[in-house]
Amino acid sequence: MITLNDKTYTCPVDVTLGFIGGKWKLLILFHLHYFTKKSYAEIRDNLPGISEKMLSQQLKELERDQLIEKNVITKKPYRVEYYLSTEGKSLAPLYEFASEWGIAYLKKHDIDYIQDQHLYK
Amino acid sequence: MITLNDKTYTCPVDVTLGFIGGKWKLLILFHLHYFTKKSYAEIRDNLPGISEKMLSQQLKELERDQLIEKNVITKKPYRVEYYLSTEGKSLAPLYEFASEWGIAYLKKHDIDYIQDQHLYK
DNA sequence: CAGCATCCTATGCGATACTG
DNA sequence: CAGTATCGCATAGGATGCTG
Repeated sequence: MITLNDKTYTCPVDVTLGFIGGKWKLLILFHLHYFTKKSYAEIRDNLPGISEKMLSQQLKELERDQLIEKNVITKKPYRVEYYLSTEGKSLAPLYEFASEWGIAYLKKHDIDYIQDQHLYK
Repeated sequence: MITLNDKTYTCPVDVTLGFIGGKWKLLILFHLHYFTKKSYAEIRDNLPGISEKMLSQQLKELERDQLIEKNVITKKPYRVEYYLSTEGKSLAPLYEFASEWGIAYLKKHDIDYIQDQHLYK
């Protein structure tokens, strides 16, 4: 058993899951990986279906866990940009592979999807 | 948008998450990866904290999604073994990396954990 | 624009007991 | 031994409106 931040994990895989588990975090990390830097609104618009609550919540947790960082560009109007930290970039193999595996799966099963150039390159 | 089994996904990462998302699937896959073949009871005992309901449910879904397969060894007494399918093995980079990243994180932060030889090698 | 507060629902997940 | 059924809770997640 591993104890970390008052939570217990059963193995290292579990620890990693503690950081990127849930419906949105890996998607957010992947998109920041792809676009390098993104405003709040840009992330939101790139993740169809995410609610503002979930987005701000997940961003805050990712920031707390030091996987992403935030710059305040201008105070008025308030503008920010999010980007991956070194720690967040170290997870690149994970979300890159997840993306590639997904693409391969779709191809293998002849499932069409709208190949958005920005999203999937 | 990608439609697959009556569910919609926003990008390939999301598709992959559809197969391995949740609290247990990646752990199950990783353990089967490590131990090659495992009975129901062995998997259960290697995943401290999992309930029988979750285990059987997740195993069924993984089987349905063709990431694992099951052999019935003997009918009486009923004995089975689970193991990764080719498709399940193709996810190896994902759970292997998740494990390595977790280990690296623990080391980096000087967090002790009981290094069970069987579980973590 | 960024992002929190509130309220609400769905469901993931756990505990326990039971069956072939 | 390998599961399934039932129950119930906790929390993940969604919709909407408000604030600096």
